[in-house]
Amino acid sequence: MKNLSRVFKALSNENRLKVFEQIRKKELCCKEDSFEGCCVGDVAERFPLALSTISHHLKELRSAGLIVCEKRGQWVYCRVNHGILREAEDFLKGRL
Amino acid sequence: MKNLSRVFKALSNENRLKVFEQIRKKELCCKEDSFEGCCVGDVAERFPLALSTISHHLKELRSAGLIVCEKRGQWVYCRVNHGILREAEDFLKGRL
DNA sequence: ATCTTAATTCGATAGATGTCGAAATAAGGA
DNA sequence: TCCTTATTTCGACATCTATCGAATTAAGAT
Repeated sequence: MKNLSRVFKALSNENRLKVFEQIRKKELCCKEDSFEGCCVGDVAERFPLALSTISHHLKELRSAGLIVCEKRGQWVYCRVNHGILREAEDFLKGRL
Repeated sequence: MKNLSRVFKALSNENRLKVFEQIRKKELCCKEDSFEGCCVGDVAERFPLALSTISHHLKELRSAGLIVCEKRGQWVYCRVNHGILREAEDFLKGRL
């Protein structure tokens, strides 16, 4: 229950929700070419928010388990963790 | 997107999530006998929280659209709004 | 070694949130 | 009318959150 509320909290801020959607959208549209993730700068490009704020939102998404990040060179790539999405979905369906 | 983040925000507090679950559980187990809802006192019984706090959480759930409330006599009965649950579920599935 | 680029961390701050107990409102019963 | 019960609203307060810009860390490139 606590974990679930953490997931929902991570999605409870409008900007953070958009950040998450951005990562998911990119992942979806680049599925074919062995997508290795979306780097922080790419995510930040569309938002009227300081980079440090985006970084903070990504940290929240990460610690809620909604995304997974991996450093490659000087970039950090983020991907969606679909498992946890399914768990949240199951909760909403009433299968707890 | 804003509405969605409101729904998630309403579920983002652990106690509020439990309150919601309580209403849903009761609704589920009383489905047969023309369930008219769960009154505020019933919800509050299980929680180590002041009644005023429960009332506040119910207000949040209501204004996010997660529950519907109706006054009958001196009691207020709450029921789950399943439509909005389905919307949130669709979002998690990626069908936006 | 120094410079640049990517990202995180830090410190500050305004504003939101969760919680309580007390007071107010509303409905019913004696 | 007065009392009781159910619920909401109010005022206060401590804590958490979103945001910024500046400083820091890390990796490459020159």
